[in-house]
Amino acid sequence: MAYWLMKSEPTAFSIDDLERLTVSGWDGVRNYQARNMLRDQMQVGDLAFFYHSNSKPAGIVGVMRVVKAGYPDDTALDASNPHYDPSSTPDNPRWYQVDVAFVQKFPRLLSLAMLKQHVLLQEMQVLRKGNRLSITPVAADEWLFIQELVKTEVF
DNA sequence: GCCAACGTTGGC
DNA sequence: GCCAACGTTGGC
Repeated sequence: MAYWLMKSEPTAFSIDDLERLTVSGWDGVRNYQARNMLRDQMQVGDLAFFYHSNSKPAGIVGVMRVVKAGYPDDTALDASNPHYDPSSTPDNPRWYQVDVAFVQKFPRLLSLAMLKQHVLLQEMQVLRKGNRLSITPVAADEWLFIQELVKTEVF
C-alpha cells in the first residue's frame, strides 16, 4: 500500500465536496507525470492527503482512499468539458483517473508554511520550491509524522 | 495581481 | 533533437 498527496483547487473541488459525495472520480489531470502515477502506480487501498492549492492558506485538509485504480478519463473525450483534449480517443486514451473515497477531514488545515518547519518533512516533494506536480508520492515516515501532527494539534 | 518555476509546443 | 516562445501552476 502506498501514500500520496493530491492537489485540488478548493474552488474547483474541495474536501467538503468529497465528503458530500463520499466517492468521486479524480479526473481532469493533464500532466504526464501525474498521469503515469494514476495509470500505473495507484492501487485500491492506497491513502492520499487531500491538498488545497491556490487557497489561503494552501495546505493539507484531510485524507482519502483510492477505491478504483487507474482507468481512462472520459472528460478528455467530452468537447464540452473544460478538460477536453482532442488528441485523446476512446481507442487510445491519453489521460487517466482514479476514484477516491472520503476518509477524514482534519480539524484544522495543515498549512504549507507549518509543514515546512518540520525537519522530518524537508524532503517532501510537495514542499520543494517550484513543485507543480498535482500528485506526489508521500513516504511512509512522512505520512505517519503528519498523522501525529494532526493528533497533537499543536499546529 | 505578480512572477518564478516548470511543462508543452512547434519551427527549424 | 534543440530550444525559444508560450501557457499554466501556485505561493506569496
